[in-house]
Amino acid sequence: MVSRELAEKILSIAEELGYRRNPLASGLRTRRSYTVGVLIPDLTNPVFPPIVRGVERTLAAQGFTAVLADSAHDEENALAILENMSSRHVDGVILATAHRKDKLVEQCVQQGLPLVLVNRTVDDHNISAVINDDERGIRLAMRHLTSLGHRHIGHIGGPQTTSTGYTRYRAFLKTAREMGLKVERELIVNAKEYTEAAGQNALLQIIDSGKPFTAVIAANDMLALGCYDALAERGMRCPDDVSITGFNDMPFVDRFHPPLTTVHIPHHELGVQAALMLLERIRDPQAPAKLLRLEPRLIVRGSTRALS
Amino acid sequence: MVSRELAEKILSIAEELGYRRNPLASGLRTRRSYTVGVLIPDLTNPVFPPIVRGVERTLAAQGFTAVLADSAHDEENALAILENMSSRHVDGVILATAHRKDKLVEQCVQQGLPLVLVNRTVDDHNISAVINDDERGIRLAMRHLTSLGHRHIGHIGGPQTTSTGYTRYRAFLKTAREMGLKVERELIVNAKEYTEAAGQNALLQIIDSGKPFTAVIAANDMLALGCYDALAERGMRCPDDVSITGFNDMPFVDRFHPPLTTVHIPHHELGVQAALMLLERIRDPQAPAKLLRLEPRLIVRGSTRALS
DNA sequence: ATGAAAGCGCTAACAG
DNA sequence: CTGTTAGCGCTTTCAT
Repeated sequence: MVSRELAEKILSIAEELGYRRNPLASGLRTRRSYTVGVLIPDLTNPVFPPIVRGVERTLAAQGFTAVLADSAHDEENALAILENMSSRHVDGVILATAHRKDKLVEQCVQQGLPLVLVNRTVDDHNISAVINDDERGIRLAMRHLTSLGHRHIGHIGGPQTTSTGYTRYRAFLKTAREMGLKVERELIVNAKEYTEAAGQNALLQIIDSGKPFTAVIAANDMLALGCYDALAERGMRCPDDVSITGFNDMPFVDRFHPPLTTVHIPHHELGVQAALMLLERIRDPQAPAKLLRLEPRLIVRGSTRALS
Repeated sequence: MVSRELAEKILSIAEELGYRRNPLASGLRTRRSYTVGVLIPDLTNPVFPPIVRGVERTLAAQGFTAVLADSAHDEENALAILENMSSRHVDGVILATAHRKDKLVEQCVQQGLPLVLVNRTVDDHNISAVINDDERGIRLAMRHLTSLGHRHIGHIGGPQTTSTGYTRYRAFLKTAREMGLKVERELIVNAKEYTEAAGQNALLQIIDSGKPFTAVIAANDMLALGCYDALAERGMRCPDDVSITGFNDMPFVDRFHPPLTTVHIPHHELGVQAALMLLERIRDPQAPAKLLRLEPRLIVRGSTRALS
């Protein structure tokens, strides 16, 4: 045969002459599209863009192309999108939409479609996922607040149907006990959605219970923002009257009033690692599922203060 | 032949039986992939997610799939991405990366690839685009400030290599003249990038020129944010000492301190219309280029105040 | 009007 | 080891 050198030369000359191989045709033959589906519940939520960016850039670096879709939080939508992606023979899928029990995930395993979850995971441990270490995050927030002297700490939990909401809630309970705090049920309310309004309602409910508290750990930044609103509505002040912590470290939370103390999640890295893991999975679909938990860190800003 | 009714029945039964047509194969034959490339300079910039979402959702509604890529503001990157997209036979491309003179755009027209620009456009009027009416936006801001009694108004312009930066700058000049304001050169500085730091430097330069002013129109929200920083650095206050307006109405600017008065751009609609326009263009590639300018509106918040 | 056949561009399997 | 051929799943064209 010809030398590698010559082969390369021929290929490059061919390309200079304007030849480009047709990935559709080659995919038709090889059943490989070098394409990956990325499904997001809401691109407008600022945690997802850095994830998508991480995914897309590392995919591109390996010659893969990202097909993006936004399910708008709608499962019907998501199912249709997944169907479409699989009919287009994506080589694998990255889902950021997971609920603890998830039809989409079932669908994928049933079809044998390589799959990696990002940001959230499912209860089923047999699915590969790249997530944040939420227990660690809650512990960081808790330790920060207790070191500031807070003893009566509330929790605005996220939707318990998501791994993040559930894990953070469980971690709150566990950590509180470990630290010898009395867990006060009136100070814990789980929001139905990760929205500002839901956070506001939840904290209002806690305030109106009459049970005294000096700090609140919110399961995410949007909920924390709602807490700001609730405090304002009841004439209370943050951090003077109550300290608040968030989770995610979305863009601009440092410009809030007060700047939000929150748990930073390495979203971009989440995306990078998810893409890498999926590529691995595509190459070896039989390999056992992996769970990668990235380390969060606490960003202390103005919404928390020592008890005077 | 058979009736339409029967035909549909057969098709639906076939699908129930598990048949799905293979778009790769059909695309190979028809040279249509029902796929559209979407190129974004930086997904992390909050103006783009709603655009992408609008694009993706309306594309999906018409059976098209969005291939997303993030060029990270790098033209080399962008060229490679475009090359990859065209080798994958996307039916068209939506570019949000345009500069007034743009290699990518040239590349597309040269290849005869249907193309629609979104958010920004190029100087060449023969390219279809969906953008904001920037002149209108500046006029709204200007009128607001003058109605508040401001006469000495500065401008932090955006990069003049982008249509947004250039158009807003020209509109500032034009509107100022129309309203009988003296255009004071010391009060106009064009930033090199749409970043907070660039905005800060620009306003610092204006402040340090010594020329008195009571209001500033920034060419976008990030620049406006930089203005906040510059004022703080010089011990001045917004809106007490100087009023500031932004452009874009990014998420959370209402939570800034003070909440930012800004020109709202219908980003989601920009995306929807761009997708629609591209679909049209794909169906009729010979049709003349269209320019669609969507109406902005002014959102008055706390960063502007009447001159006392 | 219906059905058979050719071919999109590529790669895998097959002779030479 | 090299060169040829068949066929991936579809659409379109051409006979019937």
